[in-house]
Amino acid sequence: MPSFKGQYEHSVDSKGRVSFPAKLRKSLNPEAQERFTILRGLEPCLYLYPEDEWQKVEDQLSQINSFTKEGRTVKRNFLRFAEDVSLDNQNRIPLPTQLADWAGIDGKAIFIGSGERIEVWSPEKLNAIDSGLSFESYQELFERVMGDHDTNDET
Amino acid sequence: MPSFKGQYEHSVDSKGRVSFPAKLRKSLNPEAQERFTILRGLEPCLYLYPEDEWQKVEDQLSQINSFTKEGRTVKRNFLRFAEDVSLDNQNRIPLPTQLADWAGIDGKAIFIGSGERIEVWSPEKLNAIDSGLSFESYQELFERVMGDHDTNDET
DNA sequence: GTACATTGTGGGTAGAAGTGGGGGAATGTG
DNA sequence: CACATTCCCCCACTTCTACCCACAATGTAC
Repeated sequence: MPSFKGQYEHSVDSKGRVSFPAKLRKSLNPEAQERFTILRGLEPCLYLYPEDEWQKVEDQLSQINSFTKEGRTVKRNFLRFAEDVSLDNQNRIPLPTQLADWAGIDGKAIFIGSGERIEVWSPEKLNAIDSGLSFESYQELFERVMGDHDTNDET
Repeated sequence: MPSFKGQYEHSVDSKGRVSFPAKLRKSLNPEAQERFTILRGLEPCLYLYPEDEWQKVEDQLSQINSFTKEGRTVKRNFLRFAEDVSLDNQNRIPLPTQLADWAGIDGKAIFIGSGERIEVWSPEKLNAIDSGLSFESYQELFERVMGDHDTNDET
């Protein structure tokens, strides 16, 4: 299981391509070395899954019953804004136009390694979300979320 | 198992033909490379099944008991509005007039990859259904449906 | 520091993809 | 049988994409 970490800013060229950060590339599972699925994230950023990790998401999706309305809605809206992309010979990722527009990515893109996936942000959107969270409230949030997973039982 | 994803808008020409999106074509099972079944969807859109996936639908249909009224009604109305179509040499799909009319498709068509099938929407109908689902209720729905299948991690 | 490899960036170009239309074969109708 | 209609093949054109080469900046080895 790859574990992506770190933050890297790169230029998006006029053709919508971005260099894939070398350090993240070193964390890739060799079997999926060049294939990704990119899609809208739950925040205003894009998620980038290497193929092996994406497969796990698809396995879950494939169990949804398409003959129920709810199943169809979920499947449609999840897959709708997803595309497969590959690195080119210079290790660049093409950002699909629609997705880049939606995420406000233009000129610069920031890659954030986030465990099994990578997030891609526009600098502006990232700033906005950063400044919406003070360090103090982040500390509080961190303690609460991480606290859930140890034996601490204070509520 | 193909897995269609992504959303692509194309023009419908005066003869009722639409280019089949190249990225979806790459997800086709080669053995069914050019044959599809197209039919009325359960939402106001058309469903497009490559031949191999359609076979699975037929298998399900064949298990319906024709000696019940409900069974007959389902079968009749499901197959009634289904047609076989193939890509032409320029990778275009002919949209049968009656089906296109029913789905309100005219001028522009939006393809949405949705796992084992492809949905074809008119831009207007798609907008309408989009605005009927808030992001919050979608998140709730998503968590509920995806959560149902979360228990089986062992293989 | 110098030599060399890797990484990040930009751009040219051939081929693919998307779009539109002409014309002949097949089909249907009076 | 004449005629209209539809379907499918071919051709033409524009736009986009993938692949190629180039080069500057950075990092690494010695």
